[in-house]
Amino acid sequence: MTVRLYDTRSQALREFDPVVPGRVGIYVCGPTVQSSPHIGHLRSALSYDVLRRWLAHRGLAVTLIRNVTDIDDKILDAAPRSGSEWWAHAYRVELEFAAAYRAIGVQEPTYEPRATGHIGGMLDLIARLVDAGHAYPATDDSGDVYFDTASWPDYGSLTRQSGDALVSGDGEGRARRSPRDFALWKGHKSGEPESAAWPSPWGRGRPGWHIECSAMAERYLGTEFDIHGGGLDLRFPHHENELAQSTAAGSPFARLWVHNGLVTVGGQKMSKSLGNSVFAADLLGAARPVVVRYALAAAHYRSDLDHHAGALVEAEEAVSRIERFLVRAEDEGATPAVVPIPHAFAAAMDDDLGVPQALAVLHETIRRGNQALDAGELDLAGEAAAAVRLMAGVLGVDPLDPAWSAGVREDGSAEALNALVERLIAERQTARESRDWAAADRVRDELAAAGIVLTDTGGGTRWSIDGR
RNA sequence: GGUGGGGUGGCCGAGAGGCGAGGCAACGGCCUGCAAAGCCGUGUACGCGGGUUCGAAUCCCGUCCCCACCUCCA
Repeated sequence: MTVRLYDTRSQALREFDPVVPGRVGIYVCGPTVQSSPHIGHLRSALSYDVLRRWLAHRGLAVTLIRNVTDIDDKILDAAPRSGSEWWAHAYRVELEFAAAYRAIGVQEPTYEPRATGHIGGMLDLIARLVDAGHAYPATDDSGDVYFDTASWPDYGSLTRQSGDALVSGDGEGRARRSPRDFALWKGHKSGEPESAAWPSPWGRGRPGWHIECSAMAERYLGTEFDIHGGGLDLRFPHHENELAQSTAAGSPFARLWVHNGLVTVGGQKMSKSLGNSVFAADLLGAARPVVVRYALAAAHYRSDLDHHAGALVEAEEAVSRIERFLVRAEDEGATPAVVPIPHAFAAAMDDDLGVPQALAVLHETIRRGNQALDAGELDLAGEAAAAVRLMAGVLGVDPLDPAWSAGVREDGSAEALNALVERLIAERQTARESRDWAAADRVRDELAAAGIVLTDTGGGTRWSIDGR
């Protein structure tokens, strides 16, 4: 049983074949911490979270490296506007990302290296490239160092774009041999903070955009590793350049390139100029975290995902259905069981993470479980419930996972509310027994007005807060 | 223009030659005091025009439209 993944470079489904048997090294491009996390960042992180969970489920020892790029033009630009030093700005944004990731159940990466902590590794890599004749210092006194694309025939192999179209915006107007060449190192410019410059053989300066990922991937995963991931928008120039500089420096680099699809909002590209960005905080303010996760993880990771009014409502309904079944199974005494994950689910996940089909299996299992409960077949129901928890757990969308309530302060209000509602339920029951339907319905209506829904079941009346 | 990816029922979203994934919504039924939940059932869906085939959403030809990247972006 092997996992197949779509590899961007070969444009084909490839069987996952680890460099080291039983282990998998994954490098994912994390954020450039310049501004608050948005829906696209969450979707991306979620894609690789599901990937690593599945590979781990398959028994592989996963090393997941997700970097933080904390030195960059954009950060230097943004920091003054927030009245902060660039490093303070970057760190504050990094904390926002961490909080958002944690909220939706993205597991911590094995390590989360920062670019600023790896300047030495970058300089080593640049030196290797210069020595090998694949990089050169600028001919002017800028202190820049460029990658020499003309010296590397494979340049462009990841995205197969014609040579003429490959123009890097980096180092515009400064001394480079070709507009395709990109900056590995940027000489310090007057006006830039002194704290944003590091010494180098080519003068004081800071790293170019792509070099940090090459350096950090090699440091933590070695010169050849299994999977490199990132957003579709990073294919060019970022990943193309990463691939070129690493391979030109003599590293085989990533075996598989995986790219997640982008998120549109109401069918439109999300952009600052359109002002239609949906931030993590917006989503988490609109729905409970497990619902946000479901909404962003339910589509296949490679497809475009359109976020629209109602998306969270639909996700809430789907999550509630899972939750209602699990709660019902427990309430009605379904026999606890230990079951393997359903074959159809595993087959779907093995096939390039077919989450949509996997969710179909999950929902079918719920239906069979409900059928079993209807028929009083508690063994079957218990097996279904166990399978559902297993599947939902792998996808990280088990509504009953204690992780979703971790951090929620327990102040006794839940018990207090429960006592009050149970009293009203008892009152209603008395009315029902004396066939006073008007009085019984009044209780139900009053609770409904407060957002509390009553459900009569074989085993008594349950209550829940609307939508939970 | 170059490079990729798409157009599927009211909505979301899979599939990729042959019993109409799954979710949401809708309608009918069972259950219920009534509901809710649950279960059962109901949809002549595959951009358009041709073609191949016993059979096409799936293959071929043509055609229209959309999106992303090519400049910073998950």
